[in-house]
Amino acid sequence: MGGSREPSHKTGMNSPNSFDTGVLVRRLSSYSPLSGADVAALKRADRSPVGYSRQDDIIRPGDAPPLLFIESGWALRYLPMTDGDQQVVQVLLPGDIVDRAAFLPGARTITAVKCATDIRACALCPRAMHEAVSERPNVARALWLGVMLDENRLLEHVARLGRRSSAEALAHLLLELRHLHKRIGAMEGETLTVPLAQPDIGDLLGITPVHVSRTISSLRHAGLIEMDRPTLRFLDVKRMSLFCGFDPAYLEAGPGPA
Amino acid sequence: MGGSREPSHKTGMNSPNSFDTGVLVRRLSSYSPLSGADVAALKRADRSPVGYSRQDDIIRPGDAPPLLFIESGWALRYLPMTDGDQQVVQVLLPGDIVDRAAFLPGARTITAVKCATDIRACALCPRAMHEAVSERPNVARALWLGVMLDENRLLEHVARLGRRSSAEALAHLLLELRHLHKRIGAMEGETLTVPLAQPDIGDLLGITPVHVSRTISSLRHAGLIEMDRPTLRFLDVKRMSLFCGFDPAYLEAGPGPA
DNA sequence: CGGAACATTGATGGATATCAATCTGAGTGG
DNA sequence: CCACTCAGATTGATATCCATCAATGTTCCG
Repeated sequence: MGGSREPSHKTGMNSPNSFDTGVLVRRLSSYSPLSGADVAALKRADRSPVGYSRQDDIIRPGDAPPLLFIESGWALRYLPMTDGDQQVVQVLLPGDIVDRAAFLPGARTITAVKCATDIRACALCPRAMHEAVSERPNVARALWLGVMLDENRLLEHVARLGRRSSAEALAHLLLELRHLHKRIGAMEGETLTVPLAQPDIGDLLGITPVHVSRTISSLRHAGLIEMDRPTLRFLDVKRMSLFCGFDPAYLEAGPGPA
Repeated sequence: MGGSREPSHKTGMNSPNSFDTGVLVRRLSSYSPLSGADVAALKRADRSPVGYSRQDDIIRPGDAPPLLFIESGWALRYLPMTDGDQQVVQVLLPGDIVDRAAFLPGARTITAVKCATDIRACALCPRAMHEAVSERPNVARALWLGVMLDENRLLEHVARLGRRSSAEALAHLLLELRHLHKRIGAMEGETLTVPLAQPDIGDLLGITPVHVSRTISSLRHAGLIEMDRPTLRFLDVKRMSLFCGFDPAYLEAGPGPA
């Protein structure tokens, strides 16, 4: 039954706190500019980092989830189905909050989160976060913008599943990942490291692993990508975007043009 | 294309404000108990109600959406696709906020919202709402719980589209609507009024209108429902829930058992 | 070295799309 | 009030996409 639920090592994370909060602060200030006092308030919420191993479940349905954000690695948030299948609803990347239900004391989550890679996560003190939110409008605004952007990604995911062929859906998903990494300088040219296995991608797109293989193959033959796990290379972003109707507007933080 | 964007009549809504806020207050206090002062703070945000006609678009992608909630009628929140198709992402019922991007000054929405029936909507003063949120913890908590419950519905919608057959997806959707109405006493026994046309349901489930007809037909023949627009009757809720794996936990507000 | 998860490819079946025809009911203009 | 039109609903025939079953190869890890 899936991986262990225990963190693999609670110690051994010897990077200083100033670096631990770095990922979250960088993310939030990309949403809304933060002052020194805003950053200080966030640092006050910082707790010790925790490590998880690939395949570990960080949370499960029914849990009162801990207030955690991803510091390094990829995780998948999913709904376990009654027949044993899984539907992935969100790819969690560094800077993402694992489950925002943690902001609500006593709330339970309906999702599970499993690690696609080894993960470093960082806990936040709920009390200190609530203080930061109520006393620091910039922090509140940035967190709320994060909520809206995550909702946008979820809405586009619905559209992928409902209204796109498997090839279009895969192309759209990969372009989303490309856009997110491009913006934080996490790509080398058009090359991106995607640690997901084909069964993971199947759980994301609602198709079988066998068909994932065929779908990747069709994008390859169309000259759109090269993919040799874990390396993904985009060969023709413009044509690929046109092919699947990808428009990055839903990933943009700021208010649009007046 | 599509309906007018203008409210059909800005006047003629002659019910008193005390009733207008009623729907929202009732919804929020079902999430978290509200004191008299909480309710008063909400009433201070209340503005004049607005009417829309069936097929009108309330908002469109790119808009800075107004802060509105539905007072009566059903609306559909959807993403317009490049090929002209639509993917409905949310059914908006009385008490639902049309688009929470409105809480973020200057933010743009990526969705459109169209009226499935004639609609009475009610505007809220953003300034007064921000006051209520920052000064009234109960209000903030209730609004945040609403965000989480809407996210849960969206997550289950993803699972419907990704991991269920059309018959299972339809059964699951109808049971969700049943549960939401049952709880507010908006059903007569097992009979529910669903004003959606079959093409609307197709846009919800990501299938063609033709196949919606066949799918309804199969649920009918299975003895699960009677459906004669706009009347829907549930004949065997237990078997139907089992059939599609419906578990209402994701619609429950409160924290689970300790 | 052995095993397990992953990846690829082929053959076949089932679910849904597409195309087409008919029927109904509601709104509209004469 | 009636004829007309149009959106919606239903049913049939055919095509396409993806699932399923099966076999094989590969990589990684113990």
